[in-house]
Amino acid sequence: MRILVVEDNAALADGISSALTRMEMAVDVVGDGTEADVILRTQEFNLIVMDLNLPGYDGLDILKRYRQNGGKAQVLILTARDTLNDRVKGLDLGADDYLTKPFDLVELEARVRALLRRQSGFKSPEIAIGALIFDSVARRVSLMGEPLDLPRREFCLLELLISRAGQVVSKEQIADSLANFDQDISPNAVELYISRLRKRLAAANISIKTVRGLGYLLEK
Amino acid sequence: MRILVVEDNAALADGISSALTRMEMAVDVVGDGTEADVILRTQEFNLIVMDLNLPGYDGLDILKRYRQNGGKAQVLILTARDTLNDRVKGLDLGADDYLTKPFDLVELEARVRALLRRQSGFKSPEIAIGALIFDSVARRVSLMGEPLDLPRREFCLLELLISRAGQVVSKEQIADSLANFDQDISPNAVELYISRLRKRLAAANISIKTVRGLGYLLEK
DNA sequence: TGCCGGATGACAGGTTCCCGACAGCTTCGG
DNA sequence: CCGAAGCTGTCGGGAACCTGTCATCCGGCA
Repeated sequence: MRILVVEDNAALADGISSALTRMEMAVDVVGDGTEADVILRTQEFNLIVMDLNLPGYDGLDILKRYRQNGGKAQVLILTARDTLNDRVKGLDLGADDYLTKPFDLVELEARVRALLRRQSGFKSPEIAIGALIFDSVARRVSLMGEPLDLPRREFCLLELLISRAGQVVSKEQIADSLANFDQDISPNAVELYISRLRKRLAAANISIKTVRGLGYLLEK
Repeated sequence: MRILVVEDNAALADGISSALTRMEMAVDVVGDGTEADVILRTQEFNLIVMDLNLPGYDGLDILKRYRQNGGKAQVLILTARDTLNDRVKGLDLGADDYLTKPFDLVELEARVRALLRRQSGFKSPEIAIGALIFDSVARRVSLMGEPLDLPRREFCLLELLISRAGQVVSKEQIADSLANFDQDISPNAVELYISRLRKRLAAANISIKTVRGLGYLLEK
């Protein structure tokens, strides 16, 4: 799950970032509106956490443009307690939830979880594929009844493959969805995650198929 | 995926065409409005990339007529940065996105991808020919219920034949549509792809007919 | 029958993928 | 603050597979 945090207050951005990282998300942070605007045109995220009070830029503008361009990510707005008006406008312009500052990080986590659940269209939080059970809410995996501890990268990869089960997911898509922008992921690395994940899933007879030249595929 | 590019500037048309071809699309290019008008009446596309500034013809007129006739493809319009008015009119008349010149080809690719994804959400992308089911979005083919893994070249060839099912496709057209700009494809190579594809499809009793001297034909 | 376009087997690169080995990094317990 | 354990990603050899040329064969047509 990729999340973009748009927040100019470095300390707050840091706190949010680490809270979300703890939830096994791939988090990118930008501190000003112009940058956010550019990034939102070129990259995809599952969720955007945006402060409306950006210096020299209106968060609502960014949101509006994002939606006009067809952006489909969930958007969670952060706003000061007294700017109620902003909240209303934000929801009009396509935000999905808001949080008034100051807020507790635990509260943020809960909202994020809720939004992601809503987005993913997972009817029940648990998805079973063969002997594999993937719980998108608790972010737990179990295999043949045994809990399975996955390293972050493998967990994210599995999540991506499951959310697109039955479809081919390209190596590039995988790399994009696992990366934050300070670190690129080589195609070779993707192959490696696949290899490691396969090894773990082999016991339950679940296989990730290679589609040469296109990517990988987890059968439904 | 079939794409029509309407662009009079040959250099630009070429660049766009090869960028899209690299994305494994079947691309047709026309350089003037009259021709575009005719083609849009007679053939179907998944996406149309159209420059509004066509010599002696208004792209907006073409777009308007296309929508009036029930054309449902996604439309991406290209326009100079200063003609804001055109952009607005374009969106009013049924364009789905616009891009201001000059633009980066990477940007174009992203927009195209987004539009095609959006489109596929509304339509079933699956095409069935006999026991063959072809899903161009998921890039999957199945034959008598069994998934069929096709090498890239054969997949593209099949996609082309299917998109022109019932029509004769010349060897030259095939070569053009499969070629990346780095290397040309010999007629003999085309024969070979046909041969290989036939072998795979034989089991389902689907045949590619040879029309001597003209090309090949996939019956509807 | 001879010609010519097309079909196809064989084969030689070339590309893509897999995965073992290894080293840098992070985390965590003491 | 140190060391152990686990995570992450690079490297590279080898396997599997794809691609396109050559050569040969086939079959329609004059």
